Amino acid sequence: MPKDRAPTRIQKKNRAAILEAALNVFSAHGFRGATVDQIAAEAGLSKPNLLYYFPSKEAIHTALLSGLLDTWLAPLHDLDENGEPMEEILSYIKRKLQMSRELPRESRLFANELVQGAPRIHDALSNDLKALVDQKAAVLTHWMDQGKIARLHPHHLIFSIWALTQHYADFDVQVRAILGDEDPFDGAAPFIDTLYRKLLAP
Amino acid sequence: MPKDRAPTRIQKKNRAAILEAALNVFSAHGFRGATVDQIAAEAGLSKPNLLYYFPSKEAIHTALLSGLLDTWLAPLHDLDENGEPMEEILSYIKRKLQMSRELPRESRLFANELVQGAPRIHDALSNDLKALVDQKAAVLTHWMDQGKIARLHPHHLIFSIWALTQHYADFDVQVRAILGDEDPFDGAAPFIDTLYRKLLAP
DNA sequence: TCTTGATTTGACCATCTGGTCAAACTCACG
DNA sequence: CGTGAGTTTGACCAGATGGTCAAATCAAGA
Repeated sequence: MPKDRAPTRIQKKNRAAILEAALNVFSAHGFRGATVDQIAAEAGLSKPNLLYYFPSKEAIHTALLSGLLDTWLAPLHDLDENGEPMEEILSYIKRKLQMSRELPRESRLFANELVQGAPRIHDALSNDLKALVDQKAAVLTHWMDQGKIARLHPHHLIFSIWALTQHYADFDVQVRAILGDEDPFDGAAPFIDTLYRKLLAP
Repeated sequence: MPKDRAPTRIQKKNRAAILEAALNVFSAHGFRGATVDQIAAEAGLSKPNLLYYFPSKEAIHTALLSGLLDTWLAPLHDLDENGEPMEEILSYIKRKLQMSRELPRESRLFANELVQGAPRIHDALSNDLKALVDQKAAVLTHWMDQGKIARLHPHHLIFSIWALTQHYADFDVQVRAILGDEDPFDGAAPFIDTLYRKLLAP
């Protein structure tokens, strides 16, 4: 690996290519199911060349996950306690569903990790994620106290949004096998919108 | 492998032990992440001994999945078109949530397979599962036509039930990391019940 | 252009993994 | 008990896999 100076043009290009390839492979096969050869091939590099940029398979995985965590949580982060409650929540849901549509690989990357017990990101869950969710749950509770939205368990409300939106990315094959030609998201968007309008109406 | 006569006592015991061990290992690591050695060790057998009962790793996986598919779909199967609509749906949901609580390994087994594109059960999805879901969707539509429940996209209604209930099994670590000591299902049951009462009210 | 650090690679290695096989052992039943 | 079918295993194999290394190649600034 090169010195810790500013990355060169080639370093930038190859690191990006590796992470892009790794996203494809890890999201499709999980950590153990992915092979370094496969990632290298997809990135257009030889295996030793790839290992020149990242010291190990695990390092690629870690870099990928931590690099994407912010993106993944951005919509929740943006939930604004000073906004109009109903509007804030519905727009959060909309953004989450959009992410499932546009970034399904990212969704499946996390799904793979979580369903297998999150051995490599357990800390991030109980620290960063928990803190963020607790904070936003407090905002929701505040809105409930004000009578702006129906009173519900705030954490489960957040879980339900995750479940309903990510389902379409994570279990895409199943959804498509059942819907046939129909675009899953065409039906999902109005369905989920209706659901939360009814659920949250005070 | 033995003749195709009636299975002996030992065969029954060992096949059961293998499938039980395989459920543990496959649900925790996915197909590629699981190793035959690991399954054999967990079943208390040597690897060659295990391969005496099943010809390959894939055969174990297939036997496991097809053996569990019926169990997994039983609650939906039981949805009775002659029953009281609201009651039928809410009790389907209750059973599904109960399955997430009591059979989380089974849920994660399917989740692992689905999130990785269901390479080994794709046929079952587009045939058996699609047929069952289409049939039950027709029942739901009938109830909507009768004005017994709110009009919604029936397939997405079913997806939402799967998403909300299986989330607690599949992403158990995440849910627990956020909730801390609180039992996920204690909050989930009333939350989901409330959600569907509001959603389905005609 | 020349030099030096950055980049790339072929050859290689140890370990893991799914699977095989012949020999040994065990069990049930006549 | 004896015997043949059913069961178990140690030793083994080929291919895959993560990772290493020295040598070769390349690129950019002096």
